[in-house]
Amino acid sequence: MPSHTRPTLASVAALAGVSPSTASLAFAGSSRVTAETRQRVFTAAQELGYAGPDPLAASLRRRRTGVVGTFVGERLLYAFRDPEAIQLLDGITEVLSPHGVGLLLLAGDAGRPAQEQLARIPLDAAIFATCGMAGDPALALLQRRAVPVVVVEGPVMEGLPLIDIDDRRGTAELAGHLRDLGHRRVATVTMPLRLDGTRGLVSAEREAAGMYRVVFKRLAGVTDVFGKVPAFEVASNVVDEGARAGHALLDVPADRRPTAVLAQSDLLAAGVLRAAAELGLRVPEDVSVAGFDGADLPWLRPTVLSTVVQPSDEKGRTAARAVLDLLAGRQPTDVTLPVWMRVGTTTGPAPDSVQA
Amino acid sequence: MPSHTRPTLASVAALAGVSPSTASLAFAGSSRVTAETRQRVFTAAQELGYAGPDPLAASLRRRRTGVVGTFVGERLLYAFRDPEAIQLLDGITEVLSPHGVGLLLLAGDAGRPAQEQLARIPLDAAIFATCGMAGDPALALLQRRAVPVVVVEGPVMEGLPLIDIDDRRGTAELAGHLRDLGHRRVATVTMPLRLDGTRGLVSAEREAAGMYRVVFKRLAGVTDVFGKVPAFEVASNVVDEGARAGHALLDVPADRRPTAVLAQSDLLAAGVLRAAAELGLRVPEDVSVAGFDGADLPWLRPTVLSTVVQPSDEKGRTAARAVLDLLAGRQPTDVTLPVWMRVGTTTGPAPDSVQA
DNA sequence: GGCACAAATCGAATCGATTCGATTCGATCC
DNA sequence: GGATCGAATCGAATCGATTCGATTTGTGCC
Repeated sequence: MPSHTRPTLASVAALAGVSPSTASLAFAGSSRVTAETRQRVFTAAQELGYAGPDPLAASLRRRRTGVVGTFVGERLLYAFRDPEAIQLLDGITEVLSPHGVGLLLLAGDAGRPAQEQLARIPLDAAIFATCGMAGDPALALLQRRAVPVVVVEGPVMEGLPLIDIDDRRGTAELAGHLRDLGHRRVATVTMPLRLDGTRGLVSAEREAAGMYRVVFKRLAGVTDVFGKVPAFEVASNVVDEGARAGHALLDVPADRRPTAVLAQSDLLAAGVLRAAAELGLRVPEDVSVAGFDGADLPWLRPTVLSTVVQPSDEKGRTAARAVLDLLAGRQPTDVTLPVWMRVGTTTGPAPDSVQA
Repeated sequence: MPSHTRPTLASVAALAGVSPSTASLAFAGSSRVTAETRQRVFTAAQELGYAGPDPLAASLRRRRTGVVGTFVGERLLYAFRDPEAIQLLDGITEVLSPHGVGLLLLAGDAGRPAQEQLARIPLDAAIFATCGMAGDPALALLQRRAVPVVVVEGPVMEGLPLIDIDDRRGTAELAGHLRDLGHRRVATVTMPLRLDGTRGLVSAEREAAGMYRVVFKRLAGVTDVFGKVPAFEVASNVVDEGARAGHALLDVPADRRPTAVLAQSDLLAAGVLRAAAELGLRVPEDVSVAGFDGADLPWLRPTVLSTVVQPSDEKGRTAARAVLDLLAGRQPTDVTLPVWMRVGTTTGPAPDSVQA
């Protein structure tokens, strides 16, 4: 009868009549141990109800847990709602899973509890995805901890590998497309510059206080083509917020209404589309709408959003590979992935130019 | 100058001139240590570049990692696409986060790598959500490892707390609603009975080989009202699969076409709606469509899906509370949460009965 | 001034494995 | 028959903390 205390490797070894080291080798599947011995160990384990080496103790000894923390923006709920983020996560798991690495989801930019939690949870490495704001305390903590970190579209940090995309060029290309269609009065909808729940037109000082590089890059792409244009910041990257922005921008007299709205994400663009529909505006006849991301939004069909397509899954895979590199002691290089414009059914000639 | 090896609590304690035990207390924020002493320890830590106790070592000692594994069905990607699953996850995090517990996502029903991974990753507890099939090897492994497990809508297992919903009654209620509307020829679209990529009409033997209790419960709800009806099984719970099922069921001569389709999830129902649209069928004039879940699908607007609403977030919170109970040594009780019917715009009188 | 008591600190055991270098034991070779 | 070699196994150190009971120090009281 097995004793009442949980069995340990040592007790199993004792029962099998071998040393703990041999038992350990047996469980590790080392070829340096006889098949017969291995069997004896397994039998003993069975008898004692021992399910294999304790993961914690093993992790401590070999200094590796098999867990990679992934920080996704804002609340987890929002990240889950964002097809782009999901594809990214999927790309990450795709590469990490075969290596037996689990994905620990952490809400980025979170408050105290998350900080504490971060300090207590064993992590081999971390991926800062999208959410990383400049000077994020979580990031600082990880660095002090000497946890390898990979940044995805986050702040540029000395010594941290950065997986980036060419947002600016892509946005500029899309903006150029709109300019070629005759659009002159355009507006843009930006993702949050800070996570303080603010929404509204972006003032110069608000912009100066922004914390997220992605937002700036995509803004710059528009500016490259149109110069400064009205930018409406939303409180978070979800459809409803896009709709609010859409109403704010489009529910004005026609002569002051933008003929094209460039949203910084497809979710926001979808919201703008909804707002347009609610206001009785036809797309693209009355207003053109464009997004960013190009993740598949099946529910938009048959509408095809004009957007900048980014390889989100490849971004995830690249980030995951960078993590594996770090864990293997190799220093990964920074990567900037290409993006490309997809012209859909939501952009068309500017109404003005048609009349002209 | 700090030595080249990573600083440890012991080295910090030595520099501060206290014992390791005191230093430990200091970092734990114990009131049993003088503010002055604590400060001295922190200063020493700073000097050595020590970021706080090693999470792994600490976890080993106190036998707790602060990580709860959550198994979500099939591939992570699909789970991410399912608003219901997402709300569930959100509910879980909502309760767990304040307790400093991180959520480790694991793909349920996965192959070998996931098994290995599971055996190596330190976990305090696990939540088996939706995906749990009867006799899942992952579940068996967790039980052998004596990891506390909470099952959500999974198999009924001796000794494992079960968080369930009243699918059967809810589905029956919805089916009754359709019967009251005069529908006599109905069909149902089921989620996968096994994860082997099969799709098509469910045969008796296929049904007998099914592994997921949820599917049976919802089938039973339909049977309660209509008796056996044609059931089309999809390969996975996504919109596209629902559309395929919709085509298979609806693309037939009108006199053999079901006047109502009950899908086992809103995602599948959305697919059926798309199929109906593609086939030029009006909803609900030509065919009524109903779903299950009631998570908000903003993109369906202005259509409102007739469905059974389940409290997914509350389900998640309940599961998370059960986990906390288990971790605190309390034995949680099984819970069955109520569901309720929501009549939307996708169900209406049966075409036959209108003519009659 | 001596005693009791509380507060602060310390020592040592413990959590449960992994791993490296050393040791044993046959078998092979000359 | 003894030296050599390789395979299998073993011992002991180590990973880095936490925690409990014991010890020291300081304070209040009679």
